[in-house]
Amino acid sequence: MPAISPQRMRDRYDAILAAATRVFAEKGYSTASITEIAQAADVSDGLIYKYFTNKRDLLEHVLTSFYVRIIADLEIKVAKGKNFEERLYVLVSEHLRVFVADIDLCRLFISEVRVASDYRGSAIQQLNRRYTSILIKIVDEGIAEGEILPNIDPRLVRDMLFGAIEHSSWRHINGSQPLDVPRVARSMTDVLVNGLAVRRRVRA
Amino acid sequence: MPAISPQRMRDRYDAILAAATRVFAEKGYSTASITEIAQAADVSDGLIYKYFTNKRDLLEHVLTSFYVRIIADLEIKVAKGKNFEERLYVLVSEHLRVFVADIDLCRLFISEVRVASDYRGSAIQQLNRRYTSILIKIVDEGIAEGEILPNIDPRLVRDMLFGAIEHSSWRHINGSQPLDVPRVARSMTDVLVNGLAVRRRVRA
DNA sequence: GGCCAAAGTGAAGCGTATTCAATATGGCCA
DNA sequence: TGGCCATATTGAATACGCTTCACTTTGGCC
Repeated sequence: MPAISPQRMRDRYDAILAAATRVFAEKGYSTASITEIAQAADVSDGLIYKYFTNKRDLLEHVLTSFYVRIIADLEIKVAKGKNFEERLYVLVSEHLRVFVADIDLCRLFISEVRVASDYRGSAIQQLNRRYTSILIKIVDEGIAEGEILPNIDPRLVRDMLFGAIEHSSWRHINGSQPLDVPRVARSMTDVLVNGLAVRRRVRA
Repeated sequence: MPAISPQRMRDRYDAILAAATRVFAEKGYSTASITEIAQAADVSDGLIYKYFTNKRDLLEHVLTSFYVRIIADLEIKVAKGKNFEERLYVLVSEHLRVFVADIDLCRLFISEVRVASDYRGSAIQQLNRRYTSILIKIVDEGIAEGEILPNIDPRLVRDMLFGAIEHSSWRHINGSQPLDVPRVARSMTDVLVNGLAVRRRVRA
C-alpha cells in the first residue's frame, strides 16, 4: 500500500525530468547543479535521489526521453518518402532540423554520453542504433531498387551522413549565419549520391 | 633576475604538461584530479596554478600541443601526394590513423573543448581551422585541376569527411574489431569522389 | 656567505554531489 | 471521521576536488 498515489509519483518524476531537461540544456551537465534542478522542480535535493540513482542517471533519462521522441518523429516522416532519393532527403533535412532545434540536447549527447566508457551496451546506445538504423534501411532499399551500387557498405554511408550533419550544424550553431536546412540537405544528398568528380573514376 | 633558471622553469612546465596529458587521456577531464596530476609530475597541487591558470587552461595547453604536433605531421605527409586524389587519400588515412592512435586526446577535444561555449575564437579553434584548411586547400586544387565540380562548397566536403572519419573511428574504438585504416580510407574517398549512385542524376 | 625575489608548499576555503536520520503526509481501516 | 503507519520528503552532514594564499625553501647574485 503506497503512501501516495501512483499518479502523483509519476507527476513528481515528470516534474524532475522536465526541470532537469531545462537546466541541463541551459547550463550543460557539469555546470548544472542538483540544487538548481531541485528548485526548478520544486522539490528538495534529496528527493531527486529517490527517483533517480544519481546525476548521471538523471541525464541519461533526459536524453532517453529525447531520443524516443525524435525516433518516432523521424520514422513517421521518412515513411512518407516515395523513393530512395526522397527518403534520403527527408532523413537528412529532418536530422538537420532536430540538430538546429534541439542543439543543447544534442550537445549533451555528444559531449557527455557518446564519449563515456560505459556507452557501449547502454540503453541509450540501443536508441542511437534504432535511430541510425532508419538510414541503414533506406540505403538497403536503395540497393534493392538498383539505385545504389551494391558493394557500398551502408555503415560507411551512415558515418558520412551523420558525421556531416553533426559537423555542419555545429559550425552554424557556433557561427553567425543560421543554417539553411533545405539547401544544405539538398547539396549533402547530391554530393553523397553523385560524388564530387567531374568524370567518374574506375571503381576499385 | 629570476630566482631560477629559465631551463628549469621549462622543465617544470613540460613535466606538468606531460603528466596532465597522461592523466587526462587515461581518466578523462572530470575524473582526473589536480592532485593526481601533481603527483604524477612530482610537484605540489599549488604549483600547477603558478604555471597554468586552472584545470581547464591545463587541458587546453595539453590539446594545443597535441594539435601542433599533428598539424606539422599532416602538412608534411599531404605535401608528398602527387595529385588531387592521392592527396585526398593521404589526408583521410592520416587523420584516421591519428584518431586510432590518439583516441583519448581526440575524445577530450570532442567532448570537452569543441562543445564549450568559449570555443569560438579560442587559440585551439585557430589550430582546428589550420588543420581543416589542409583539406580545403586540397579541394580547391582539385577544382583548379578540373577534377572536381566547381560548384561544390569545400566546407561541405570538409564536414562530410571529418564527420565521417570521426564517426567511423568512434565505432571501431568502442567496438570489437580494429579499424582497417587503408581499406576504410580507400572506400571513403571513393564514395566521396564518385558517389553512391549506379547512374548519375541530373545536377541541381 | 648572506640577501631576497621568486619558486614551491599544503592546508584552509568553498562549492557541489550524495547520504541519511528525522519529519510530514495521505491512504486505509476501524 | 480519526488515528495509524508506511513511505514520501526534507535538509543538514559528509565527502571530495578545485582553487587560494600565507608561509617556507631555494638558488642566483653581489
